[in-house]
Amino acid sequence: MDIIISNNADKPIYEQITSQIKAMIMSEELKAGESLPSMRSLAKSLHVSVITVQKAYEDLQRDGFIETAIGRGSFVSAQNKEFYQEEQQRIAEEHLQIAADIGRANNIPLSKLQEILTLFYMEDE
Amino acid sequence: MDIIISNNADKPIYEQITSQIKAMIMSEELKAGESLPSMRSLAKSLHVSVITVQKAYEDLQRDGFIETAIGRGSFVSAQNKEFYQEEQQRIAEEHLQIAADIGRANNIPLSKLQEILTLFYMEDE
Amino acid sequence: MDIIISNNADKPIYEQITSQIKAMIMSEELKAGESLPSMRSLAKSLHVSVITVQKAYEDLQRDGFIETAIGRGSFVSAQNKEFYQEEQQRIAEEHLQIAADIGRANNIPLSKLQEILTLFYMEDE
Amino acid sequence: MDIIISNNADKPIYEQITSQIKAMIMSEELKAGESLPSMRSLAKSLHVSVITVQKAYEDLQRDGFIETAIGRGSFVSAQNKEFYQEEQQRIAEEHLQIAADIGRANNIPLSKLQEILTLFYMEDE
DNA sequence: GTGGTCTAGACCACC
DNA sequence: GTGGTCTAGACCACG
Repeated sequence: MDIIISNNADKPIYEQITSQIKAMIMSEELKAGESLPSMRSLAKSLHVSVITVQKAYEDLQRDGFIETAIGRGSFVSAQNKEFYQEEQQRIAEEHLQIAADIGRANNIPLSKLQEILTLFYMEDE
Repeated sequence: MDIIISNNADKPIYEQITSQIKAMIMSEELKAGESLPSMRSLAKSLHVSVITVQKAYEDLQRDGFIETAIGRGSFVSAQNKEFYQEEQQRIAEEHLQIAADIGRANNIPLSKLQEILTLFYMEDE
Repeated sequence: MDIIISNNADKPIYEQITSQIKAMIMSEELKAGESLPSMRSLAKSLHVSVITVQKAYEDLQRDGFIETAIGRGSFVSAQNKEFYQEEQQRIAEEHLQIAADIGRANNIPLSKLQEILTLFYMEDE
Repeated sequence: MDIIISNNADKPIYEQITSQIKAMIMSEELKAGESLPSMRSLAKSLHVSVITVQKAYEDLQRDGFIETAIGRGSFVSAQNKEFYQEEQQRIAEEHLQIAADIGRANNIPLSKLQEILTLFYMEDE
């Protein structure tokens, strides 16, 4: 389970966990039906409290990414990918909206914004 | 002082105040040398705690937008606009970066992002 | 032994086992004196832990549905059906109580509840 | 805040809190815009951990019953009552379904179920 | 072993 | 003062 935790990030730890697991599920690095590490083992390997992992798993379950069963562990759900991707697109649009607003308010030409966006999109990460 | 406070916003109240005052200064609705309302009167008119306004004024002073003199009130500084605009551009870039990352991770084509960005940029409001 | 286990059910596995065996006994699909499958073989065929079957058998024995003899296996008891049916009626009453409470609290008319109940009762399943 | 906590109930404490607050909101004992007790004060008065109350408030917020703001407290939302009542009716139907199934399986006549249901519905309390 | 609930503390950002 | 996050424990039901 390759999850990277940063204590300095602005995001809470449990959210760092959920977003990375969501990404693994969407990229099918984790496939439907596969089991996730137990809360305790993941907490240990991330050097994090069990409760923090529990909160992450709880959120993932509520959002339909995983299913958990007492005594048996947690498993990747058969996933409804469309919902997740629509949500992601909505989030991307929000950020574009903010960037556009700032740009307009500060006389940054649209062409410059487009250029920057293209640059970031092309980056190999 | 036309400042609008939203209790449901995700931004803290003091930040809603600073960003709106910054915008007024940049648009020269508030000109260099003009005095700002006293903390107490602004707090009263916004139905907000004095401490909250104090934090907002503190931040504005730290960023060089205003100067505060004990017993005399707060005044708009002679402003170097470049700094502000560079900061704004940096913020816009951050949002474009996030949008680009999400788009790439979810197979949203660059052209679609460009299209959405243009749409938002052209919007009135 | 036709027992169906669902991992997604809200009921624990051992309870799924007990309730289905109870039903078989009450319907005389399993008759008094007949032997039940051994814990190990049932666990194997259900793809379930032996401990889970053990707990199910324990509960059945406690409730007087079966008798377990060390080294010889488990057998259906001569059953007094009244007790079971009274228990079942008590459970049914609990559910009716909850439905009535919710209905009253939310202004669902009694006639509507009656109608729904009748509908479900008439269903061929 | 008249909330009754039972440590022997089968429901977890945080759920006892949420369900009672939901009921108060739906009955307009708590009206939209009113503030709820702070997590700490409620925890103290219920002799319960702060975290337990926090979990309750978190769930209420996620279900749209209340809004919470850091530093300001928690408030009753303008409520979409229809959704809640539909949900409650769905729950009532589930219980009627179970009662009907048990009744049919144990030869309890429909008329008897109807009678019990009516009795419970008429009860004061 | 697993997850679910709860406690008693702590530190942080915000008002 | 408020809520948000996190820790290090504990006990329970389930497998």
